[in-house]
Amino acid sequence: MNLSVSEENYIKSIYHLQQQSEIVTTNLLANEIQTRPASVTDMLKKLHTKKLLEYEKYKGFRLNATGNKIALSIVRRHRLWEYFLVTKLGFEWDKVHDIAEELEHVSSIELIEKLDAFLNYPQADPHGDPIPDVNGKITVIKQLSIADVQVKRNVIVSSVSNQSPEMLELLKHYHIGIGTELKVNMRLSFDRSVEIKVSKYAACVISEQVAKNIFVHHD
Amino acid sequence: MNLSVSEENYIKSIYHLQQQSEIVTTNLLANEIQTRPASVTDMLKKLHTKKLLEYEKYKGFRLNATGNKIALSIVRRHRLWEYFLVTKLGFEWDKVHDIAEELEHVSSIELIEKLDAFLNYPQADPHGDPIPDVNGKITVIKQLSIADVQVKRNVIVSSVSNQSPEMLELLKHYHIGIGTELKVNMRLSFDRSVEIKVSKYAACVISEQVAKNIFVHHD
DNA sequence: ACTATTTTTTAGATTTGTCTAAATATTAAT
DNA sequence: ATTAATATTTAGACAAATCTAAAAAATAGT
Repeated sequence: MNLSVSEENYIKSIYHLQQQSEIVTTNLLANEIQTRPASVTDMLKKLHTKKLLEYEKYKGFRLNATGNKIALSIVRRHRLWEYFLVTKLGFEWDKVHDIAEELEHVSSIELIEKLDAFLNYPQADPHGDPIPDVNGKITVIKQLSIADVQVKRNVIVSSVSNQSPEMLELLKHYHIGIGTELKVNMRLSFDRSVEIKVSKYAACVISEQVAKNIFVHHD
Repeated sequence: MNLSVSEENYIKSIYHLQQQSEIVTTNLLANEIQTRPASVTDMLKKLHTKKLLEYEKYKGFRLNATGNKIALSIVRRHRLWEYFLVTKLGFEWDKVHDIAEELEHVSSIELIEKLDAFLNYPQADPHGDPIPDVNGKITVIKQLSIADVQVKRNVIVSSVSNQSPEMLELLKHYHIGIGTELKVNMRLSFDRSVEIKVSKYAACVISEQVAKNIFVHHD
């Protein structure tokens, strides 16, 4: 199936909206994609003709099996590129979305498989979202957050699930990024805040709320 | 300047044709880009309006300074991506052109600068073509071919300037690829053919014609 | 120098993806 | 159960990039 960039963007957006509500509406999608409802209707007809979604006029729509598989392959490409941009090129993980948005439409299947191998088959992107495998299967790995990690164990930051500027500022301040090695010195039982030690820097304390957003893995 | 993929492709093709003949003609470009002369004329008007080329009806055309700079930035992107695909993802260097053709249109400047740094500022792509720097400057590095290299010195293959299937077959047969380490055992003065030793394989002899197409650098 | 051939351009149509404005269907409110 | 409000679709227009067929300009052959 040969899809245009536009078609791929619609499919991806429908997929994302479906994660929240089983059925998607024209206005919701128009808002998501920053376009007019009339344009959405046009594209829906096209995707319906291509048999990528179930669609009845005025009654909403949803991806069928084929559409879903395509959506997953786009999500896969997007997340692999995000992972590449952060871990290999050194981008901040709040800056990679737009670039990955372009890269995800490069169509070579071989490219993505080789990229996946080069990155050593990562399971989640820098935001902690799982990366579907070649067959579109998503392994929902139970992510280990700093809030759960054993004290005195060395861990490596693998992703951060909160993209707010405030969170980013905090992480910058404590020198925490993807790939950063750190140790939990102690956990205070009163509020479950944790004291962590980031490489050579002085130990610092982060709240449970923050700890829950930082995912790590053992080295 | 915000250019469409199509506009970028025209500019790149005009640039390439200009390397061979100072002035480019409509039919030449139509052939290069696999389109109709009428389409070329349409695009020429557009690029002329955008002040990227000198163009007089029926008299041919050529990129002006602005157009040239843009062309060089596209060439830069293309060659950096080719280098990435071969050296990092392990593609054969005869397979990367089409993929780089897509990647080169991803527009982030920061992406290319970070990619360049990640690749350690390569000077030539896997075909031996020089990579323009950020300012569009091309450093024509005098490439060292196997035909020129001193005997008994270890060298590493950096690029191959002949992309024919025959050449590729030959190189595969002798286990030569980008990054391969080899040594010139001897050079026969009769026909300047050279005996080379590729890592653990038995020594083999290649003609001067072949040797001239394989560029190397000292380790 | 004149005609024939080739090259280039114009005119007008087509496709893709978008838009506005109007029409139609659905849902909510009394 | 009507009417009002909202959501969705249709109809028709538009821009970008392409095309075909025909016209115009340049070049080549004798």
